[in-house]
Amino acid sequence: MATISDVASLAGVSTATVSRALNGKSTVDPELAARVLAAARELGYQPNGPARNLRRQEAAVIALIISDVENPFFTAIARGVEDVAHAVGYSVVLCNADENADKERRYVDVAIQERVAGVIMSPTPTATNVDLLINRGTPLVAVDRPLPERPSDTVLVDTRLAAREATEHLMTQGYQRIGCVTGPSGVRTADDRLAGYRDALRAARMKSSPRLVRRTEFKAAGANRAAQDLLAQPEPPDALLVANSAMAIGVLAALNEASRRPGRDVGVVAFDDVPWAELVDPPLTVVAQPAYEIGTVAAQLLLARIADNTRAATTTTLGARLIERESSHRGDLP
Amino acid sequence: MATISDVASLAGVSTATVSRALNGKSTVDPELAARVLAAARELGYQPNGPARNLRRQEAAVIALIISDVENPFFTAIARGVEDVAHAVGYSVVLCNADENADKERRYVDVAIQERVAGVIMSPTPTATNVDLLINRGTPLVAVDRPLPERPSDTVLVDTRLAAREATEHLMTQGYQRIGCVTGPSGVRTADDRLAGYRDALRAARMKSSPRLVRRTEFKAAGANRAAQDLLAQPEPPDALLVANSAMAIGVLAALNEASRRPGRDVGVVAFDDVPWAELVDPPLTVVAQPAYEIGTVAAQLLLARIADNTRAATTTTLGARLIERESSHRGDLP
DNA sequence: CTGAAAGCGCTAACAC
DNA sequence: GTGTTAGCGCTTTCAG
Repeated sequence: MATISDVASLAGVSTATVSRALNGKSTVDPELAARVLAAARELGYQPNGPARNLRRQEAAVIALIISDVENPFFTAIARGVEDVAHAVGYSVVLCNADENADKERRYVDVAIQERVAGVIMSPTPTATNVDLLINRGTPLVAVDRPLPERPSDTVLVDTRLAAREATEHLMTQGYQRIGCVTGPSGVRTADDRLAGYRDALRAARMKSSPRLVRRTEFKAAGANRAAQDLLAQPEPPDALLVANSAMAIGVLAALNEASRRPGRDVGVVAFDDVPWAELVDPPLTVVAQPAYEIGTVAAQLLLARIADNTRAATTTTLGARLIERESSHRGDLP
Repeated sequence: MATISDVASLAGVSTATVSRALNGKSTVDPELAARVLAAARELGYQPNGPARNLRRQEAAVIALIISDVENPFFTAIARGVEDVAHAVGYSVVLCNADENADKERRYVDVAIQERVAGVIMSPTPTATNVDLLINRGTPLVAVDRPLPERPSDTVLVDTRLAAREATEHLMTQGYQRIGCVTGPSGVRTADDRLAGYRDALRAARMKSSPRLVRRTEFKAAGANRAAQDLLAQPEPPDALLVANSAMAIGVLAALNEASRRPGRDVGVVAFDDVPWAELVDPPLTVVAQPAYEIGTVAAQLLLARIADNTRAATTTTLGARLIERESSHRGDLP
């Protein structure tokens, strides 16, 4: 593997000049620069990242720590981050914390150790370890959920309002006993969606019963059990607000098994628009979150903070959009 | 940020001892080791990754370059790789090449520059740049598709056989004019699925017509147009083999729009089992690929090669499994 | 505008 | 079993 000194001797200049020429930093005689470039090409020179990062005390890398690689919501965020970061020469490494505090901690450690330029993360409720990041002064932006107890740049969706609107939509459609299947207590989005649901019931002076609410991890299996449980009650819900797309799969499966048709028998609205929402029967009403935009905004915020870490922390809240399809329409009554 | 010498002075030992104690390398007096650990904890010491990697000439990081983060097939591979790699202390960075040769090249450069311990990738048809990797001797394993023209450890699925079996299944169900919607020419999986489809037709002495085959990128939009096009023909297909799950979405949407019911009107089998396959109406027959296992096997192969780069290149071929659901059953004829 | 040289933090000979 | 020290490859003063 060729080093900068190999290039220097081939080009007949010093290593300092090679470095300057390759980085386009201070001005270098065009003729020398051309010689350097030619020599570098000839040797197939590839800069040594660790050496550069050691010297610079920082890598041109952004770590993106997300809660679940298999959730399209987070992969869409990833694309947004990548597009913005690549445009200005940063690489993005995607780390899958898997809603698991240990893995999260591990990746935060890696980010610190590799001296990445900044971190974007959707924190677990405990967000262990981020203090290390903060103390070190590593630029950090939280997405989807705020960092517990610590100020930071944050990009959120007004998910409480969106949940309220979705619930009100179900009321408008004539559903009377609306239930809610949401994520674990402590996860802000799960809590907010439940709060929005309750806001709507309260505003309509409908009774809010704990028997209509289930909390489980943000996965299909948990939501499936929750929905079965809900439907097996003496007074089952006639509509359900579901907190993400993986859960929607579990809920719709439970409805199928119980021979309850979405819309006609049980109204369903789920968070996150997914490509298959229009294909299920009946098509699924969803709350579409601007995931890609969350990513682009977060990346811009991070880049701004990398440039100037004294900025005050900001919180950006984006709106969500209800997309009505058949699963929340009762259809013609007999 | 505390360094190893800070820890050394606090513990009253040399930096070498700190390094040894922290890495558990050669034996260190237990009492000294304890002092070192205590000092490190007290100072909140975090090793400097770039310095370590520079010295070691290698980072304990595996780069995983996949073709599409939004494709569940690839994210499942990622989980397999992660689980194996983490168990032995490697971190995995996920890079999304997006079926794009430029991005792929960029990530390969990053992998080389950062001196990662190894690379796992699903190469684009050109796989530009991997020669750099190979010349440098960086351990490399290809997944899903072989590296064009270069030997390497490879983990594949016998997708040609799977395509043949899926097609034969459609024949058994009584479909007569079976079509195929597959990916771009040059992408091995796309070519193989088409070849398997043709194998089946040939074995059954059925005519294979180019009018029944469409090639497009592995996305919903392209497949949607392809399916519309296919259905608009004078003699449209009465069954379709579809090469991945994103394409299946496009195809099913086209069928809906044309009011053709999967199964009854047009038999459908798609590659990749996805969580929503059972929810669409009728449930989708799929070819389930062992994606997670591809990841675990690839990671094991890579680790073996990191340990011993003189091993001969191997190719592991895993089987796929047809999961029959209603979309490939004609149902009761009138 | 260019070169010499220091040094980023760590590990691994090598010497004791 | 422990310490001393060279040096990984690069960028960046500092002189000239």
